[in-house]
Amino acid sequence: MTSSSRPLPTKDRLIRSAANLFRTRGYHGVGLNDLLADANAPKGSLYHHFPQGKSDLALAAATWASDEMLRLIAASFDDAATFRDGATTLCFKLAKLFDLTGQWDACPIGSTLFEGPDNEGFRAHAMHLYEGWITEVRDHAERFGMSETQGQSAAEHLFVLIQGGWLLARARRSSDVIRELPRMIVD
Amino acid sequence: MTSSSRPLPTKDRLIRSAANLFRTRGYHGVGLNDLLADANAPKGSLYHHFPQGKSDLALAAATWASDEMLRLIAASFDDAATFRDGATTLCFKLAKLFDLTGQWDACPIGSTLFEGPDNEGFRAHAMHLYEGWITEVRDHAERFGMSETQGQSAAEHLFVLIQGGWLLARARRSSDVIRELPRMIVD
DNA sequence: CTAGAACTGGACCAATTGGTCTATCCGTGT
DNA sequence: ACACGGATAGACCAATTGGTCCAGTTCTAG
Repeated sequence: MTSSSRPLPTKDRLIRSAANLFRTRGYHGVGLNDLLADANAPKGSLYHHFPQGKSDLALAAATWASDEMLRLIAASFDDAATFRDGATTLCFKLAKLFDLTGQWDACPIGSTLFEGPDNEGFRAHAMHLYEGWITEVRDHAERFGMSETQGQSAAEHLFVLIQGGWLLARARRSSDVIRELPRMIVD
Repeated sequence: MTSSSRPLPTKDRLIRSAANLFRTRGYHGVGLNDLLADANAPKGSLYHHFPQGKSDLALAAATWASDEMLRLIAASFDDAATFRDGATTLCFKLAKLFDLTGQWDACPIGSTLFEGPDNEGFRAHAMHLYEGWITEVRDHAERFGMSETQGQSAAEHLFVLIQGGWLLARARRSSDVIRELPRMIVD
């Protein structure tokens, strides 16, 4: 269901399905059976490509989802005139994404990595990915003339707003909050 | 382990254990066996007090946790001089709580209710509880002279900051972000 | 003292969980 | 033609899942 085009190699289909399913139902909420059915792959393939099984796949899925987010950030800030413009564009893009995904999904990283059995390893990876987002935004901020500390704090602020806003949007099943986020940014 | 004092009635012990365990490991991450062991209660009691079983208990646990948050909000704003003061106190109280709980827990409502089998019912309940927090904060905001719309937006802003900040704090295992939250509030 | 409710205890259950293992397949290099 | 590694297919497994059921126990009211 979730997989888009046929010719995708099995490994990628697994990652995509995992990312999608974990995002909506959480790590423990998805059984291997659902997962494999969605990816249209047999169990053997899973353990061939991901020797550690589910946890291994979860890491890969989270990383993949994170990369998508990095691209979204880049696309928003690349041709923005100011930091605020970039942030606003990002929020609107996210709001659109929210509406597309059926308004139910969580942050792909949080829902995938903040549960698993190996809590500490998962948490560390989650932090790594999150810091990646923040660094990406901070780099753009510096490009707009902010100091490193200014940029860092602006980036963290945007991160906090987006995560919190997304949660509220999810509870309300409405992307409106996300679109209101830019108003909350101080200059 | 989690349960504090012995003389608590079984039903309450179940609720507390559920709230604590769901908060750290998510709804699907907690098995009935862990839960009952932690609450030191047999299965019969669970299904006596909560005929719908796990899902029923989850709703009760989330509500209980939400009430605690409402008390925390009240305690922060009740004897504050300004809205900003109240918000700052709340953030600091939460930061302290974060450090106490082992720095690993999630928002009790989110982790409990954004997974379950009956997605829609859980989501609706989560929204209800969240709106309760926001309303509580808004009431205090109005007490400080804000208009209803001003208050509502200030309350939502605070909600977003706290949720997002908590998540980042969790990833980093450090409550620092939460303490920095008040700086992000515009007047 | 007793009847009946509220509650506890835990044996039991079908279904599902994540995971292992081996047989087979397929593509490529020789 | 052959061999060989990567990949796929799915039967199989012990452990656990949420849930049912009922025999007991404890509490309370008359």
